[in-house]
This record gives sequence, structure tokens and C-alpha cells, in this order.
Amino acid sequence: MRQSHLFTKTRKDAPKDEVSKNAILLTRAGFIHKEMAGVYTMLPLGLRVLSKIESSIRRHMDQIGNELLMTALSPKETWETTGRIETVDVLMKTLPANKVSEEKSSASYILGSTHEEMITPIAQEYTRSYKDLPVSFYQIQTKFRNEARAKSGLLRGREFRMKDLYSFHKDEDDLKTYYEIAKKSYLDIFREIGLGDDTFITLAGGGDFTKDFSHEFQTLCEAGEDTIYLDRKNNIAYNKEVVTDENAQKLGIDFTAFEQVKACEVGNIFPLNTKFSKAFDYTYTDENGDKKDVYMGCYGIGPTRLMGVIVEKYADDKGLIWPESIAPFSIHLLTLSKDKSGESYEKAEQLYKNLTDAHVEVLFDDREESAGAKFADSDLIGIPMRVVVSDKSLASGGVEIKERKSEKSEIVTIEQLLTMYTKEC
RNA sequence: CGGAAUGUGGUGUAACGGCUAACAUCCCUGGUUUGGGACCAGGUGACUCCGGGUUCGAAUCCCGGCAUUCCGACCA
Repeated sequence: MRQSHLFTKTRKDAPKDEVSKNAILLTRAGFIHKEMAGVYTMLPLGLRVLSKIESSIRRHMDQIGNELLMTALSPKETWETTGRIETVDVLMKTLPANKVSEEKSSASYILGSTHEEMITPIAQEYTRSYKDLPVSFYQIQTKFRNEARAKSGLLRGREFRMKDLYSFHKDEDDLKTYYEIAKKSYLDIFREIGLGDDTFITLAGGGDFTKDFSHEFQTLCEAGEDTIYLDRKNNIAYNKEVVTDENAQKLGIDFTAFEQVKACEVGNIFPLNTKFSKAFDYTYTDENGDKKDVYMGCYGIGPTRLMGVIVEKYADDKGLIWPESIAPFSIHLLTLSKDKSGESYEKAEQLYKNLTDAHVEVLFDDREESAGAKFADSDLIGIPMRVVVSDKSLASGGVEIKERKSEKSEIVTIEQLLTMYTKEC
């Protein structure tokens, strides 16, 4: 993509209505645009990152589930069936927007904050035999939660992206088996998008869902809302909420020996068992023709929150630093020449063409800006590799390459650069 | 949902109760410049969040909303 065609611009000043690092940098670099507290538009650069995160999640989820797309609007009745219309305080309801529509219909709907109420009847309709089980469904979708306090930019929004996976099983053992598969898949995802080393499975309270512990995936992050008790050696953590004397005794654990760290919950998984299948009277027929309860699990990851966490963890004082796997582009190509008929400009154009022909994702800064402005923007946007084509670089034998995360730059020939990026494909 | 702070051109800031609301940046014109957010000249752009009140006079003081941020509670 040519930067001259990118409608967003960078800003030197931080927006005054943001304090969190992720919101400030993503706004300054033109990745997001705030609409309201906790509600952000994804601008082109932001959408590219979000899409990469979601693609990565999708690749892993396709191994263990069927993708579908449920509706964001849901009928009130289904929430009345489970009783959660009374107990889930983040539910948003639609209202007729004006007098005219009020006269037409006074119906109101629930905006989906989670989809157990919708997926269970779908599973019930299609999978009623032991031969159909286990089965699992997932979607990546925009969710709505009326958080009492949206905060920390992308970390806690009222409208956000979520990947939600639901699994259905013949019995508890089968659920447990799948639960472990899902757990592993989640760890693979976090590793792939660059959070592997700092993300820990964390035992937490099960909320309404279960009396047992549930599992959260917590990424070490100062801006996170949670505190976890971490045992790095054994690769396990406990959410502060379950660190009680009672649990210490029950589990035979000395929590004082654990490291206390701030973390952000990037995923969670729950064994729901029969909570929802009972509410919807969902049973299957077993080999003997008997009706049996269906066991269920649910598993969530928040792509927008992941994006925020990655910014919080990897940015420096100059701007964003994207991990390779989710960067909006692989290469930020800069020409320092404004003379569009000059040699260095033409070399840059040719290089841009060769790279994009080879399916390398390149952001080409072809704008008429000063060198300093281009470097500053490049640092702010945070694409992993910067490639500069200028009279100076050509005189030194080629193009200058510099990784965003490194201070060092080096000169390579154009052929060397092309080889580096095209032989991977 | 409780508490606190803040609302001024697109963005970031300034302005004692008193003159045409100032500065920077962005944007537009022209010129100059080209390896770390260049420079010169000119120009556009604000009912000072909304509604009341006090006052001869309100961006400024008071009351009520709304919005944003932070702290706390909450967080399927």
C-alpha cells in the first residue's frame, strides 16, 4: 500500500482524553478512532492488525471446531429461558430509537455479550444423537457489554471483538478431553501472536458457571486489571480472587512463596457441564435409545484486547512495535527523494513493485515529507522492518534495512533484500 | 454504580470577572530545503460541552445536566 493513499495521518500530540499507552499510541499512529468510552473504530492500519490476529485464531480454531457466525441481536425470550436476563448486568438492550418506530413496534432485543443462549438451541436442533457428539462451534464476532466502567483503551471496551467457542459432549470425560485440547490450542495461539512467553494458565473462580476453578489465560502486563500469583517453575498461576486461606489449605499450597504480578486476562475457558443443556432441555439419544444430558464447555479469546495487550507490552517511547506475525505490513519502505524522476525514487518504486508482486506486504512511504518526518512516522507505526532507499543508500551499495526493535541498520543490495523476503513463500 | 479531576479552532495548550479569546501544530497558497518530526511569507478555521443563574460585564463565579479520564465497587 502506498502511504500517500492512506487517509490517516499521525499525530505528534497525545489525545487528551486518553491515558493508557495502547490508546495513545494507536490513536497517534492512526490505527483507531474513538467514538465513545470503550468504543473504537478500527482504521485501516488497525483493521490489518486485528484481521491478522483473528486469522491466526481462526487457523487454530478450524482444527477443533466449526466456524459459523451468529447474530449480534438476540430475542429476549432465550435469555429468559436461562434466567440470565436477570443476572447478567452487562447486558445491553435495544430500544425503539424514536416515536415513529415506537409506534411500529415496541420490541426490544438483547445485544449479544456471549452466545450460550444462541448456540445451545442451534446445537439442539442439529445434534440429537450420540453419533453427532462431540461437536463444537466457534465464531469471531463483535460483542457488546455494558461495562460499568470502560477503561484502558482497547483492554476493556463496551464493544469489542471476541472469538467464542462452544463444545457439546456425551459425558463429562469427553468434555474434559476436549477441554485439554482447547487449552493447548489456546497456548499455541498466544505463542503464535507473540505472547507465548508471558502467558500463563491461571486458575480462577468459575463465576456463575461452576463451583470448580475455571482456567484463564493471563498475560503479564502492568496495565492489566488482574493480579496473579505465579509459580514460574511449575508454569501455573492463581488469580488473586482464589488466593484464600481456605484454598491454600484445600490445595496444600503456600501462596506466600508465589510471585505476585499484574496481568491481563486474554482468554478463558469454562466447563459448563449441563448448566445450559438443562435450561434448554437439551438431551441426546444414546446407543440404547436413552435420553442423556449433554455436557458443554465454552472458551473465549478477545482479539481487540490482545491487540491492546501487545501494544502495552512491546511499544517503546518512539511508538508501536508489532510482532512479525500480526504486523500491519512486513516492510515499511521509505524513499527519501521527492524528485519522482530521480534514480533513487525509481529504484524505490521498482522495489515496491517487486516485493508486492512476490506477495510481501509493504507500506511504501512515497509522500513528499522530510526524511525526519518519515523516520518518526515509521517508528510510530511500528512495522517490523524499515527499508530506506535514498541517494545515500544507493551510493553505499543498495538499501538500508533496520529492524524496528533494533538500533542497528545495515546496507544490503536490492537483490539480497528480495531474496530475504521472496524465498520464504 | 459511589468518589475525584477535566471540558476553549481538526489536534495540543494559554487567557486576573473587563480590549477583536492568544500560542503551537494540522490544513490551504507561494517560495526555499531534502538522512531524524526543516525554514520563510501569507491565509482558512471557535456561539469557549449543553441549560439555567449571579453580575454593568462570564471561557473565568454558582447550580443542574452531559461527556471523557482516573480511583473504587462490579466484571457471563
